[in-house]
Amino acid sequence: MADGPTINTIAERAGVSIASVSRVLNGLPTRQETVRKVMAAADELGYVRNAVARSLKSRRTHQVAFAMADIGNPAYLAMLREIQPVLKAAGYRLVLHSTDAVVADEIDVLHSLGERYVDGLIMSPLRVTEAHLEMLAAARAPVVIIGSVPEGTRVDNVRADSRTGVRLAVDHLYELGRRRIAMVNGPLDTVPGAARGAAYREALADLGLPYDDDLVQIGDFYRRQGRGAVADLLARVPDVDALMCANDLIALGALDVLRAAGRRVPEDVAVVGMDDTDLAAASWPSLTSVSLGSAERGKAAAELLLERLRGGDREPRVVTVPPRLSVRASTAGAEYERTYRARTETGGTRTDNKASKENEE
Amino acid sequence: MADGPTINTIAERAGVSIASVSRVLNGLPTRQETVRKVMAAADELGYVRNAVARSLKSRRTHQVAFAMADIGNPAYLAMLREIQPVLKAAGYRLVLHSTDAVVADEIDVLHSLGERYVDGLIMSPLRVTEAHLEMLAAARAPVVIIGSVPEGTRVDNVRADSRTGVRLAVDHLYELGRRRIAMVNGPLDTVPGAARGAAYREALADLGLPYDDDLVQIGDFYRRQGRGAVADLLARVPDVDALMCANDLIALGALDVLRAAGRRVPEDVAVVGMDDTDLAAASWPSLTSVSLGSAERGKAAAELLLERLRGGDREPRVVTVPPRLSVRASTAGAEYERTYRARTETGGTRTDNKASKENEE
DNA sequence: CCCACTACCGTAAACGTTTACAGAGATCGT
DNA sequence: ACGATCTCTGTAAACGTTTACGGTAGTGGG
Repeated sequence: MADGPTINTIAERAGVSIASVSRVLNGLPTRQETVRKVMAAADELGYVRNAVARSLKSRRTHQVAFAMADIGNPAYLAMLREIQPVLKAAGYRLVLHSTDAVVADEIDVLHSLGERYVDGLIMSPLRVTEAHLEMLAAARAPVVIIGSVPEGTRVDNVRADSRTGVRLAVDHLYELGRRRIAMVNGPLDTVPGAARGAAYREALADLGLPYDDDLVQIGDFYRRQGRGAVADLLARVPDVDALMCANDLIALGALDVLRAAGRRVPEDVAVVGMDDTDLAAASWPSLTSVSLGSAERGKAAAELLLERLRGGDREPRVVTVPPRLSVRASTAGAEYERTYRARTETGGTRTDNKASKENEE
Repeated sequence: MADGPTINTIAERAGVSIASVSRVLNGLPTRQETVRKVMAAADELGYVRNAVARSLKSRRTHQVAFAMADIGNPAYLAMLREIQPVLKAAGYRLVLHSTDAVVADEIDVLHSLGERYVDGLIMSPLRVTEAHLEMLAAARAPVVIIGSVPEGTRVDNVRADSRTGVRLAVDHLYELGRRRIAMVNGPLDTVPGAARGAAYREALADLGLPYDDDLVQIGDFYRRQGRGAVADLLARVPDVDALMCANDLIALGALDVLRAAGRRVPEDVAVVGMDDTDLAAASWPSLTSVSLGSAERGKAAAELLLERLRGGDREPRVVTVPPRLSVRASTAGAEYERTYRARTETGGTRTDNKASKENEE
C-alpha cells in the first residue's frame, strides 16, 4: 500500500514529460511511439488517476449529493433507487445524506455545497423554512428540490400532487358506494399533512358529501398511531365505511385494528393508503394505495440536475408528477386478490419487483 | 455563483498571509488580533473551505464508499440504515455504489479505490471470485467485506451465520410439533442458497428426521417463485406441515398460495422466512423470520472500517453476527397476533420502527 | 537554401490548501 | 546591554493533475 505511482513516476519511467503522460492518458493527439511507452509504463506500475487532484484542477468532482429526511422511509428509498442508476449512467457518484428532518442538518448540507465536494445536490426537505430559501438563493452549486417550494423560488423543483392523489382515492371510494369516508391524517403542521387534509375536504365537497369533524382523526405518520387513531374513530363513528389514510403505515395499523374488531375489509370498511410502498403490496389484504410517484420524482430530479450540470444556465423548471391509484384488495375485495394477484408477481404494482434479488450468504 | 473566496482572498482582505489564514481556520495558536481580523474577513466573504484542495494536501477525503449488490434489496437497505449514522457521527460522508451483483462492476469499484476519492470501502458481494480476491489483496485503501471470504484472506470481514439461522428455524418448527418440514430454497449455486440448503439437511439429521428429496423445492429468491414453488410442493407432498423459506419474499409467496388453497397458517402449515425484513412484520399473518442481522452486520462493518481508518495496522478481523429468530403469527398463531402484536408498535420486531417518519408533501 | 508550416513535446503555472522553515520582534535573565 | 528564548508571522514548497505557451525538429515549397 506504499505511495502509489503518479504521472511523475510514469514520466520518469517512460522517459517523457508529465505533460505528455497527461496527454496520453486523456487521449489527446500524441505520437504513437510515445503513447506506447506511456501506456506500457502505466500498466507496469498499475497506475490509477488521482480523482482528487483531477477535481482540483478541473473544478468537477463527478459527485452528486442526495439529501433525504429519513433513510428508513420507503418513499425516499424509492427515490434513491431511481436516482442512483441515472447518475451512475452519467458518470456521477452518489453521496448520501440523511438529515433526520432536522432543519439545521439540512441547512448544513446546503452550506457544505460551498466545500465543492459535489457538483450538485438533490434535496427532499420535509418543511421549507426561511433559512432554506436563503441558503438556496446563495447555493454555490445547482440544487434540485423534491417537494414544493414557494412560487418564485429560483430553483429546479419536482412536485407531487397529493391534492389530486387524495381526490383519486376519495372518488374511488365513492364509486364503490361508500358514503361515510373518514380521514386518518398526520400532523397538520407538516406540508403533507396540511395538503392532504385540505384535499380531503375539497373532494368531499365536490362529491356533495357533508364534511363531518368526527370523521377526521389526527395522529402521526406511524403504524402504532394508525392503530390508536382508528380505534378511536371506530368507537366514535361506528358506521364509518371507508378510511382514507394519509400514508401506508397508518393504513396498515388500520387493517390491524379492523381485523381485531371483526370488521371485514373491504366489505364493512374499505381502506386506502398513500405512497404505495412495498408494504402495500405485501400486506393482507393487499392495500389499495395512492402512489405519489416517489420513483418518478426521483428520476425526474436526477434528470433535471444532470441537465443543469451539462448545460449552462436556463430558467428554473417545475416538474409535477401525477399521482396514480393502485387498486388492490383493501377496496376491491378478495375476488381481486384471488384472480388478479394470483396471476402477477407482486400483487399488481411494479414497486417491489426489483426487491431482494438474492440474499447475501 | 461567481468564483467563491479562497484563503487568498481572505488573506488580502485581512492584510495577513495565507499561512496565517490557514492557521486561524485550523485553530492553531495565533495572536488574538490576527484571529479576529481573519474571522471577520472570512465571515464577510462567506468563506467555505474547499474540500477538494484540502483532500489533496491531507490525503484524506473523509468519504467512505458502500458497495451493495442491489439497492432494491431490503437486506442491504437495513445495512445502509446502520452504516450511515455511524459514518456520519465520525465525520465521514457516504458514497453509494449499486453493482447489480455484476462481478465486473464490483471489480471496478475495488479498482477505483486507486483514484483515492474515498478513504475506505465497505462491500457486500454476492459471490466472491478469484478476481475479487486479487483486487482485495492489491486494494489501495482499507476494505471491509460483509459476507464470507475464504479463510486466510487478509481483509476485515463481517459474516452472518445462516447455518445456525436455519437451525434455529427448524428447531422452532420441530418444537411446535412439525415433522414434515419442507425447504423452499433459492439457486444452489449462490452462496446463500448453498449454505441454507446444507444447513437444512444438517438440522433435520440432528433432530432425527429423515431427509426427503420431495420436501426440497428449488427456485429463485422472488415472491413469484415462492408461489410457483409452493404450489408444486403442495401438490407433491400434501401432508407437509411446515415451510422453511430461504427468504421473506419466498415466504410471502407461500402465504399467498396457502391462503388460496384454503390451508390455514399456522394451524395446517407453519411458515418461516429469512432476513426478517420490514415485510415480515407487515404481512398477515405476520411472518416468523430468521434475522441474519443485516443491521448489525452493517454497523459492525462500519465500526471495523472506522477503527482501521483511525488506527494503524492490525491483523484483519472476522466478526460473526449471530442469527435471531423473530417469532410471529405464521408459526405462533393468531393468539400471538392478538396479544403480542396489539401491544407493540411494529408487530414485535425493531426493524421498522424507524420507517416512514412522515411523508413529503 | 531559407522560410513557413506542421507535429510533437517540455516547461511552468495553476487549482486551493497545509506546513516546514526561517525571520522578526518582544521578553527575559544575567 | 546583550544574547537566549519565545511567540508570532510570512515565504515557499508540496499534494497530483491539466493546460497555455513556446521551442525544436522535420517537411515541403519557393
